Amino acid sequence: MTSDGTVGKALEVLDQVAAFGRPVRFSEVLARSDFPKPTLYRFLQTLTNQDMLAYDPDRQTYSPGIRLVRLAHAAWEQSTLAPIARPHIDALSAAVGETVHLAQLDHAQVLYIDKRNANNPVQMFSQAGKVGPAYCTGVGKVMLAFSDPARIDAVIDQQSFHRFTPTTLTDARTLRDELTAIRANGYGFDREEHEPGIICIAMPILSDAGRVLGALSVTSTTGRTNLAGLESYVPILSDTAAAIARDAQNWSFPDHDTKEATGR
Amino acid sequence: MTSDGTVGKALEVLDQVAAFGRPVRFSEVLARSDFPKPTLYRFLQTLTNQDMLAYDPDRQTYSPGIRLVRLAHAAWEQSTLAPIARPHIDALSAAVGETVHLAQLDHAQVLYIDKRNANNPVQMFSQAGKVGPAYCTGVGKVMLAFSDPARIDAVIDQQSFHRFTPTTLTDARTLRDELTAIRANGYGFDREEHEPGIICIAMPILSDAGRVLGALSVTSTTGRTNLAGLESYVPILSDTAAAIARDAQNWSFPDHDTKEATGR
DNA sequence: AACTAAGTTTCACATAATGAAACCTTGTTG
DNA sequence: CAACAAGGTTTCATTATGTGAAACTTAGTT
Repeated sequence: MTSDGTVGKALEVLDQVAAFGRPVRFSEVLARSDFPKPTLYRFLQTLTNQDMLAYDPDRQTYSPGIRLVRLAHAAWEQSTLAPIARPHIDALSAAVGETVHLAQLDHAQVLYIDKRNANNPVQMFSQAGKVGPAYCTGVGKVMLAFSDPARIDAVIDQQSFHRFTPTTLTDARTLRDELTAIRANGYGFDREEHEPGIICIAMPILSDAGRVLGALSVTSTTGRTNLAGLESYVPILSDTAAAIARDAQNWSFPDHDTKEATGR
Repeated sequence: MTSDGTVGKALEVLDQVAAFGRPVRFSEVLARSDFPKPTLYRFLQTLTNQDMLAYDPDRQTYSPGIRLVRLAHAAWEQSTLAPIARPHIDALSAAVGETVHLAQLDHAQVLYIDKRNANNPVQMFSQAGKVGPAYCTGVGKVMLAFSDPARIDAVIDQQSFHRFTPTTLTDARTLRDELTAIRANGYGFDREEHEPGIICIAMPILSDAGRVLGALSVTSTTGRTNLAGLESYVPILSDTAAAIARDAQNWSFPDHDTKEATGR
């Protein structure tokens, strides 16, 4: 499980480079890696050849490569809720005039899939692709709350419970209590748990079978509204989530009746 | 070069799956693949284990996986012009009130890196991560025009010259003439060459050394303006391109102040 | 029940990955 | 400017891994 052969190891290296969040030198990766020098060196070479990494010869640094951007576009269109949810999110965003997020759970983290700013629409990877902690975001807690117990345990196990603000939930117990409350309620809040002044209301997107497909949230600031204000969005949020879930289940790719006029 | 060992082969499979543009069954991939059945099978398993592919057990289909979205975010922030160009593009978009694109050349294709929609948005094919043809887009031709001769030859060699509209350039000769004209001019147009009714003006982003870093474009419709109208944007486009190039060359990552996990 | 196509597993064999050691190359120091 | 590091690259015998023909197991016909 730790390793899917050579390919798994290479991808581990790729992740390690990406994890730095900035271009890195060979020796820096080496210091954090379990691989011996020549092995790591060969992986970096291979990944660079393959455009999975980009190498800057001047600075002698590696960073995640452009091929990933191409591949991710395909992933985003085929393996996420984003394309299905798009019209619904547009409508929601227009209706509430606040920032809207669409997220999915990826292992123990929240992965933001799409976003609408009230003002400037559609900025894809600028937000989408970003990951955040599950335990202190509205979407994270809501998705967790409706996951099956085994999953909840696994995810909670991996949380670091870093205190971002005074209201951050900082241990498993309080988080579990919060999850129970969310389950009872049907939706959840972020009470400035991640960033001071930032609050949100989050709604799970559930399949008919009750499986968590993702989550929606409407974010605002304490200067503009409060939790009670956000709560007034519950009906539209719940309708939107239901609509997305319905579409997701009826959706199958344009099998043969392809229009695809928009070329490549 | 064809193959970087096992890792290269696995990534080839990943590309093949992504190329379908929709979830695919094992046998479909097999039909297009040179790999023998069990080999391909194992690659798909490995990639799925690694979340580079997602497997839908109901439909028995593979599609590009969610891990790619995470990785691409890192790539987008570190290996593209997008983060540097962002404020400049915001300003440009606000100033001209039309759709603005930022693109880079990826092999023989145009890769859209970022985009700003106009206030009155035109529905179009482009998005960050999406690829387009180099020979019939403003950004593509402009980037090509300022590339070195060897590169131009290589890229032209790989173009398919599909006729999208009546004005599409459909052979290497006319394209080369157009590139010469663009080089003389300093910028280029898309004269409804890709989509009817869609025109644009494109400006290369060049380093001091004259290397092509990317390209910018302002897109509109024949209903709203014409080429002469777009040409009035030349000064602001050229200033913006210069500003981006300058920032790109002075850019170095926040070296030591690591404040990880501030994710949104 | 008999057939078929798609998907999965096995296993002897060949290839490709491995990493200790040696080797460059560039920048630093006495 | 010789001697030294430190970071980066190459070599090569050893071993682990990947390979794919064939056999097998479903699931879906007719």
